[in-house]
Amino acid sequence: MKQTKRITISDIARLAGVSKSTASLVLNGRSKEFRVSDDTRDRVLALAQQQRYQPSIHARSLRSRRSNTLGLVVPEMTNYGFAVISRELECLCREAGIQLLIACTDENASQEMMAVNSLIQRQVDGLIVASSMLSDAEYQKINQQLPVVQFDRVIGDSDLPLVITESVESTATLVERIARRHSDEFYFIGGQARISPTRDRLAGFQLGLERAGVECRTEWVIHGSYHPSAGYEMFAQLCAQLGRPPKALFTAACGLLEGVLRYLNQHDLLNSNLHLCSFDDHYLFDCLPLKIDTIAQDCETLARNSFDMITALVDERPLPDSRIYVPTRIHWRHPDSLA
Amino acid sequence: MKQTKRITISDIARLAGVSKSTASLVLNGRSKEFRVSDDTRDRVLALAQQQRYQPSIHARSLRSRRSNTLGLVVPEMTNYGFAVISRELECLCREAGIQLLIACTDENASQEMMAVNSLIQRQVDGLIVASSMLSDAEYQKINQQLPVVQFDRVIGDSDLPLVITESVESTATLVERIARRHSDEFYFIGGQARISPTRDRLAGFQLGLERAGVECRTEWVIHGSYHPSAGYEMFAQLCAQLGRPPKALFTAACGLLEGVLRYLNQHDLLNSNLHLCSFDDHYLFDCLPLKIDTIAQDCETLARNSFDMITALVDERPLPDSRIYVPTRIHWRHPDSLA
DNA sequence: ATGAAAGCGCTAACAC
DNA sequence: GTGTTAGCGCTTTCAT
Repeated sequence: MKQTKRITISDIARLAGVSKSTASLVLNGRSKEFRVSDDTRDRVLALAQQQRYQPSIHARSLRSRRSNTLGLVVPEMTNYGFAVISRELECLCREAGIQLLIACTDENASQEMMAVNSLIQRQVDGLIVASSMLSDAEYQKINQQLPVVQFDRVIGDSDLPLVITESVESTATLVERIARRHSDEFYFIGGQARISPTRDRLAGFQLGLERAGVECRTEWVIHGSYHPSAGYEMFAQLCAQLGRPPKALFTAACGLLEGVLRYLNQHDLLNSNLHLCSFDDHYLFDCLPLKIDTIAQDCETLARNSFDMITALVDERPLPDSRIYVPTRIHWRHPDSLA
Repeated sequence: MKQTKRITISDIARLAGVSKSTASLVLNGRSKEFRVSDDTRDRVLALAQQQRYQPSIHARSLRSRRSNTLGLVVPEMTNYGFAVISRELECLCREAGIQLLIACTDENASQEMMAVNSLIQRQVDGLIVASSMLSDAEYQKINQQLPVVQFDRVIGDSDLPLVITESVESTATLVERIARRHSDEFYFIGGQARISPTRDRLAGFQLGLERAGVECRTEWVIHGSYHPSAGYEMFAQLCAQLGRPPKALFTAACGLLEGVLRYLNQHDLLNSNLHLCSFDDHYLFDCLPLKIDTIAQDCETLARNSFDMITALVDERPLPDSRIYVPTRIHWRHPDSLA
C-alpha cells in the first residue's frame, strides 16, 4: 500500500492552533452548542477544507460503537428483483450517510451463515435479510444484539419484523381467471417447498383454483429449486410425461420461468397454445410471441419500507407496523385473460 | 441500539490469565512464531471459541491502516452485466476475507464523486471503477493514495490500469457480415459519444462497414445516452423520419436495445424484417420472434481479472499486464447471418 | 515464553 | 470559550 500520510484531526487542530476537542466540535457542527468563537470555527473549517480532511470512519466507529453501516443479505444479485432492491437501498443509504454492505448467499444456508457473520464482525448496525434458512433461531439470537428485518421472505413463522410482497391474494386473482378456462389441467412449478414465497404462491394457486371451482390435483403441484436449470428440468419432465406441453402453467418466480422458456424455445414450442402465467415480470415479456400473464412486484416500495423499518429499529424509534405486505400489479397479456 | 457488551481481546486475555499481547499473537495464528506454549495457546483458543470472540474490524483497521475492503463503482446495478460482475466480485472478496463496498452512480459524474469520496472515507484499500467521468484527473489524484483499476470503460485515454471487453474487433466482425446485405442502410444507435464503450463500438461499426466495402454515411450514426428511454426516443425519431423502421440497426448496449424493443412492440413491428444487432446478450433473445445478432460479454472473466489486478496492486505485487482486454462471443441468430 | 506500554484517530466528560 | 484527559479494541515493539 502506498503510504501517504493521512490528515487527522490533530493536524487540523495543530494548524489552527486549537485543541483536538475544539476541532472535533467544530467539524461535527456543534460549535454553536458549545459556544466556540466564530473566529476559531472559521479557521478550523477553512483548514479542514483546504487540507481535504476526511474523518476516519474506523476511529469514529471504534469510539461510538456505531458503524453507520447496514447489511443486506440476498440469495442472488443477478435476480432482477434483488438488483433493483439493492440499487434502491444503496441509494437511500448513501443519502443517509450510511454504507450498505451487500452479501450474496447463492440460496445456500451455510454460505448465508458465513456472510452474516462477516457482516456482524464488521459491526453493521442492522441487517436486512432475504434468508434461505429453515429456522430463524440464528437470527433471533442476532436480533438480541442488533435489529434484523426480514424482506422478500419469512423464515417459517418467525415473528421478526418483515417486509414482503403480498402473494396469496394476487396469485389467487391471477390463477382464478385462468382456471375458469383450464379446469382440467393447470400445473404449478415452484421452488423449495419450505420457503415462504413458495408456500404463499402455492396457497394463492390453490385458493385461485378453489374460487374457480376447480379441484387441485396433487400431480399438478411440482417443486424443485428456484434455479433456472431446475425450472427447465421440471418442465422437461412434465412435457415428457404428458407427451406434450401442459395446457396451463403457473411458475412461481422468474428464474423458473426462464428455465421453462429455454425449454419451449429449444423445442420450438413458443407458438404452442400453452397458457403460461408467472410471478415476477420482465419488460421483454411484452415482446414474446407467447403472451404470459404475470404478477409484478413493487421493488421500490419493498426497498423503501425495509429501509424505513431498519433505520427506525436502529434508532430505537417505535415501529408503526412490524409486518408490511407490499401490493403487486398483475399484467394480463394472454388474449383469453384479456377477453 | 441494544447494548450487549462486546467480548474483546482483553476479556479473553483476562479469562485465560494472560496478557492482551499473548492473546493477540495466539488469535492471529502467530503463536508458533513467537514461541507461545501450547498450553496457553489452547487455553486462549478455547476461550475465544466458547465466548464467540469476534475481533473488531474497526480497531484492527484503525491500527493497521488497512480496511480489508474494496470499493466497486458501477453506473447501474440493474444492468445485468454489472449485476453479474458485482456478484462475482462479492464472491471472490468474501473468499479472500475482504468486504466489497458497492456504489451506484446512476451514470452521473457528480453522484460518482460523492460515492467515491464516501468509499475513500471508509478507507477502502482499492477501487474498481466503471466511471462516467470525462476526465481521469480525480482518479489520478486518488491513485496516488490507493490503487485504482478501471473496468468496463476507460476514461479518455487514461493510463490507469484497466480491464475491459474487447469491442472494436468483435463489433467489426458482427457488423461486416450484416453490412454485406445492407450496404444501403445500416444505422448505429449509441450512448454518450464521449465514453469509451461508445467510442470503441462506433469504431468497430465503422471498421465493419469499411471491411464490407460500405461507406458510413454521417446520418447513420445517432448518439444519446444509455438509458432505455433514450434508446426508445432515438429509434422513434428515426422511424418517424424514415416513415418506416430502418433496414439494419446496431444498438451499442442492452439498455438501448430495450428501448428499441419497447418501441417495436408498441408499434407491432416485432415481425418486420429489420435486421437488428447489438452489443450485450440476454437469454430471452432466443425466444423473440425478431432474431437479434448479439455480442455477449464475458462478465465472469472481467470480474476475475479486475479482482486479481486490484489485489495485486493493493499487495504491491508486480502486475503481469496492466491493460487487459477480455474477448467476447458473438451469437448469430438472424437467418441471413446464419446463411 | 510472556507482559507492559504506546499509539492508530476520534469523541465526550470535565476542567479551567 | 477552550484545553486536558481517558479510552474505544487492537497490534507491535521492547523488556523481562
